[in-house]
Amino acid sequence: MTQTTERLLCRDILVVGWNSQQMQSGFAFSQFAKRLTSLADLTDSDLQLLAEMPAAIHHFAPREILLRKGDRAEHCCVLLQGYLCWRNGSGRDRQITAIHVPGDVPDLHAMLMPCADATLTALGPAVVALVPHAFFHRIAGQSRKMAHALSMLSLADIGVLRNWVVNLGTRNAMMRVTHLLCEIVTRLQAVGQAGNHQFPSPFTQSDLAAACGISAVHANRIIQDLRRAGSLQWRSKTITITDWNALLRLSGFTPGYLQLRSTETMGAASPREAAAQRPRFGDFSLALP
Amino acid sequence: MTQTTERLLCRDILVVGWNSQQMQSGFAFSQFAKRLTSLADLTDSDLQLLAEMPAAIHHFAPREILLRKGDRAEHCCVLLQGYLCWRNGSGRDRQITAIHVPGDVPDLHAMLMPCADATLTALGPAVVALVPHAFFHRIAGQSRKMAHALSMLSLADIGVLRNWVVNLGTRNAMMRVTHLLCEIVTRLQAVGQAGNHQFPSPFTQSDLAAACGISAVHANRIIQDLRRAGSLQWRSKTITITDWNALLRLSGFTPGYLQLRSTETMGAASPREAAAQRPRFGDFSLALP
DNA sequence: CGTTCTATTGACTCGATTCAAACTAAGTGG
DNA sequence: CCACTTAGTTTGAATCGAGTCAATAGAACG
Repeated sequence: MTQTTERLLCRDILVVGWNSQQMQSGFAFSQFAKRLTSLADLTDSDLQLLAEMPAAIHHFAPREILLRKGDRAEHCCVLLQGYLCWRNGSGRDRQITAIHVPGDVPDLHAMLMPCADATLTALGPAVVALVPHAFFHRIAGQSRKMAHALSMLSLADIGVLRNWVVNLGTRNAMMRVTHLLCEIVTRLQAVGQAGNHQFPSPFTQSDLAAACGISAVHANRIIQDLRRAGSLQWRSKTITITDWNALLRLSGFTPGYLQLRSTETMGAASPREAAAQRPRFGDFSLALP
Repeated sequence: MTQTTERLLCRDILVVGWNSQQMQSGFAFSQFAKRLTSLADLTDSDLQLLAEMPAAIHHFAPREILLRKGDRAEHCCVLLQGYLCWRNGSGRDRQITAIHVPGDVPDLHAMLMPCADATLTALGPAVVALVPHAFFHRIAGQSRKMAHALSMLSLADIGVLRNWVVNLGTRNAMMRVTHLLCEIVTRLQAVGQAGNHQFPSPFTQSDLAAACGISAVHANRIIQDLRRAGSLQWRSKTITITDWNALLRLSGFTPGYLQLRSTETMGAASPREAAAQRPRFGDFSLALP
């Protein structure tokens, strides 16, 4: 697969061009905004800061490596389309420690720890905007709320990781798989995707197994059980959850740990209402002079 | 167990009083400084900021709860002595998702996400300094390096969590237990403890099991295997690693993910040398106006 | 000195892995 | 467009690590 690169500003994507390539990116840029909004209360002027985001758009092939263990980068990967994952250890079936969906910035923490301690790879084809650390640095300085939102984006991973530990430590294979599926759907919905419980699944069953800490064979058997029970369809790189309640019941999934301001679909809902429900606290950023 | 509370400044502990109670705290306060130094390069004037730390010293009994899921606090828990752990889920053997050693601040991230998503409990008796969020806020503002160190302290947990996912996802019971022991020893050494591979172990075998995602019975069998092999002693709430190399071999432990600036014991070593080896990068803080 | 945790041991069961083979889908190049 | 290759999925059988249950022994604590 050819790797194309374009350097442009998000403003350009949004305002100027609308060819298919840029439309795609423009759509995904709004997912990044949605993702930030799902974590923190941002005003329109805060979001306006994102328009100046210098983005070098990269396309990655399935399994392509974005960041190798030990690499140090000057920019972060804003995921626009597809999935990325962190892989730890060596060997073919090394553990997947995190899966990222559009709107995420998997290596945002690299701004403080520039030396990657794992490998970031594409799960299926992925579109990524490379954004210099300096840009986030700058907009964090221009807006307290933006600084807070970016910190949340980085810290939200802690909640997810903690939950993965619970998943691997206490649940059996069926619960692990269904729980992961529920999490992915919920996170996609937070950026306005998978509204009908349907989403692209370019990953293999081995990938699923590597994320759930089970063997590929066993993952396959679980998937088939779910298919036979009518809870799930997985055809032509697309998963459709046909019985969401069954999945919730099987997995014991509760979305609280994702830190989303609204546990409902963020897509169409009003963020303002969600913000009102949650107790406010003073704008604060972790390391803020 | 009685719960005593004293309100004082670290300066007072360090400079003024030296009764047994305060000596204990003074010693442990230095561990907090060591912990920060283990993660980032700090000058003496940076560390001087810590002298003004307002600390309400609390003593907690084994299994006592410091922070319940859903609680929101105004201060962070600086662990001075003993161990704390995050527990997720319900039931007696709910998963332990993190173990903290002296010098850690398990809930530092609560400054940005004040609503706890898990339960923080004491593993054995613990001494904790409650420090207002505002204090960290302030010293982060006074020193870039301190801001960076505090951010690192918070982000270091991500590396540890990622490794726990690997531990639970890919390793068998023997590797999980030995890996956890190696991690604890290494983290204790980073604050000048366990220099001889010996450390207090007030936790039960059930706690160990809950952290490793195995049953208490199986944890017991693993410990006995290690004892019989002469790799380990566990008597009167003290663990002594009698064959460190065996544990390293069994677990495949490598300390890189702990983000310690020196993989050697930090206790007596010169932090300045370690800093020189590591490539420097501009002082930066995640969300810094 | 009894009560209550914690540690230990054995027997049985079961979920999950491993190995191996067959089958399907997806490319790739002549 | 088909033959060939490769990657991924599916299936069965044998095995094993780990869980569960239950009972006992020991330690800690009031």
